[in-house]
Amino acid sequence: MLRGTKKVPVSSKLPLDQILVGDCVEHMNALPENSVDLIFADPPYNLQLRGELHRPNNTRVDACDDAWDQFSSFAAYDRFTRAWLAAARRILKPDGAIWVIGSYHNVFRLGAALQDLDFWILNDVVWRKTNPMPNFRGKRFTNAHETLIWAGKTEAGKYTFNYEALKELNDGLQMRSDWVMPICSGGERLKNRAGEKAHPTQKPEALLHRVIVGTTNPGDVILDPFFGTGTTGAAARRLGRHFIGIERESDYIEVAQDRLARVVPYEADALKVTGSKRAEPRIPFGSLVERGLLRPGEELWSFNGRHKAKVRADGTLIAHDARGSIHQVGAALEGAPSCNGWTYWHFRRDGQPVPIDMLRQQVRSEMQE
Amino acid sequence: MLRGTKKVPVSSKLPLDQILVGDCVEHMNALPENSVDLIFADPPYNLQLRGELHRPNNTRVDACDDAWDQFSSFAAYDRFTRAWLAAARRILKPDGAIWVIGSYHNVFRLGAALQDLDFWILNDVVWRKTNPMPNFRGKRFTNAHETLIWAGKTEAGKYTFNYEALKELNDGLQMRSDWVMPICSGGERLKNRAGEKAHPTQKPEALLHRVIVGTTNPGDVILDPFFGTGTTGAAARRLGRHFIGIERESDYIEVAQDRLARVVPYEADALKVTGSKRAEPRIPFGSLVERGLLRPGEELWSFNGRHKAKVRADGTLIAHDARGSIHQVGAALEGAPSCNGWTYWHFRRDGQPVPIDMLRQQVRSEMQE
DNA sequence: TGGAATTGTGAATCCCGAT
DNA sequence: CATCGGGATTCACAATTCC
Repeated sequence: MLRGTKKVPVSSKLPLDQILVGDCVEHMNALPENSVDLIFADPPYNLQLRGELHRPNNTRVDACDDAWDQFSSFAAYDRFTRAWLAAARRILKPDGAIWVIGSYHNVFRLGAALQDLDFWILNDVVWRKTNPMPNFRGKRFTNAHETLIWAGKTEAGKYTFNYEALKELNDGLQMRSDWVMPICSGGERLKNRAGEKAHPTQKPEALLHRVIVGTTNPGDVILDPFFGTGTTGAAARRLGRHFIGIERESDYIEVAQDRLARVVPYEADALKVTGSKRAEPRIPFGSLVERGLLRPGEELWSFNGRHKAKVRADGTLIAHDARGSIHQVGAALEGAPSCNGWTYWHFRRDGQPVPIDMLRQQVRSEMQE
Repeated sequence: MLRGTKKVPVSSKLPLDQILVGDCVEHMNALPENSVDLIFADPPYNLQLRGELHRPNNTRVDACDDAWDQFSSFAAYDRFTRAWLAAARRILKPDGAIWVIGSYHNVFRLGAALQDLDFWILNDVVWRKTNPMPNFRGKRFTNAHETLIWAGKTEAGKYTFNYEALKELNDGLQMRSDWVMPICSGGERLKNRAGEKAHPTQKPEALLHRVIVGTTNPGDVILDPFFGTGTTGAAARRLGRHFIGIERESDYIEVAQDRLARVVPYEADALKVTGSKRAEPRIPFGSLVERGLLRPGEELWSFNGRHKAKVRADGTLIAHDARGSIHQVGAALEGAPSCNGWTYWHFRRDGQPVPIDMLRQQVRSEMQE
């Protein structure tokens, strides 16, 4: 950069597309604040609730009768949770967001901690497993789902949400908060050299695909503080996003490195996703009049045929008892708080009503040429 | 009882099949400890709604903005929650259990409080709504589920779980932790004299039916500290269980009294049968991409080999001069009004064209397992 | 009277850029 | 920071009205 006033992109200070070895809180504290677009975290589900049921002398602790012990283990989990969540929040960009995943053992601690740390929950999402492990003893319901929480850094944050892309992924219906997906098995399930599963809770890449397509843009930086065998990194790399992984266990890192080396990113033009109408260039209604697509004095009709208005030379409308923009007049005539005049108003062509939005499309396509 | 040593059943001291008017903590504190078999609680969700919300057709959403759902802070909500949960726990029998229901606004507070008070979580259960209210502004996922938590009074408690009955309810398959049910509407939705909904958040009786059949026995006592319009009482009475309802609002109590008076308990042979099996599950094309069965950037060919298109990451196709869903692009390329993309498009496997419908069949068979 | 079309509605933390 | 105003945004049912 020649000009000293030009800002260096914060991502240039980040260890992109790497796995950092060690404690996630320490590593996150060493990263610059407000630098990461998304965090995906699959933290340990259950620290020691079962494992600590024995005292050092091997006598068994009746945990449910021992309120202090019970409390202390949840308290320890809460301390751990709040430490890494606070570190994660610092490095998130103001418009960033976080996903966490858990089961009933830990997800209530996670959610409460998120709220207490001023994250703003956007949705909880249920991963409904098509092929869960049955309950062998017949003592409870089949534990057939896990819960994800999606939260913005703050209430005011303008989080990324690719609504139209997600709608396409769901065959034209808006995506719901329950996602049906199989667990990670078969060829996708990574094995170690001994042929055993390399990680006890490997997540399916399909889950990360939906998270990443839905809530990030190409080129974004996604950090996973509990990287494991690298599902987040693999999906990010495939989808043209950057990742930062943090992991303590060298066995997992080894498997993840192998995996990432084999990932082939999708081609760039396949990553373009159905866009939002808000992103399209704004066309003032008046420009239709200027271009002669509508004539001052011409009559427009509401979509339901109940109201009409006349076009004026300055691109406003005048009706029986209302005047103003296409939106304002539509809203006034319908007694509605607002109105999209582009779809509300129709003109006549060959006797047929045509929405004026058709003319806007025409202008937009002319602009692209 | 002739013999003085014979214990008087504790339920004889209980105000069975009645609605207690007033604060639930005070009423629960006045009941004998270890006396109730099950508690079902649908507490305020603390929705924290801001302004008004309108549907795209400009009608206003009738929000749950009642005073009883307003809390000044999470800390205030937690104090409220822990107070009623502690009172509830005292009156539960040692082998008793509790169900609570909530949304992401409050359910993490509920779950954490249950754990902190030494309840023992048995399952979280997701109510997947078949007909939720959509997200009108396209800014989040459709909030299509609510969460129930089922917990024993203690870890050691021998809670009631009618495994076989639930299995029968589920067509011979073990009951899962996700329950698919419609919201309460139509004739079941109670109205007040003005014809408005009598309660903003009335729960479907089907939900309570499953809870009660699955986790109580006939003759058990079920207490609901937030009785509302009495769904718990109605389902309990129908199923031959006792209820105790607690409610503050006289409007709700009046409706609930009417309702309960009309409930006719089931006879054994009058139990309703679950509905017929649904049609084959819909598989969005996008889920094939998410699952890695098709790769973004991969080329598809029309069945006649005349056209090709590329898969994008959001499950849309892009061809030379068309983009959109598999059906839309097929129709555009053929100049046809419509097109079944599942049979139109083929991918290459071992040099041979294979219809993408083959992949859909594969996903369907995985879902049935 | 029957089918089609229209209207109503549900626990909702629901916009965003320019000035 | 607040205000203004353009204009983007919905799925499954049930109930009602229309033809």
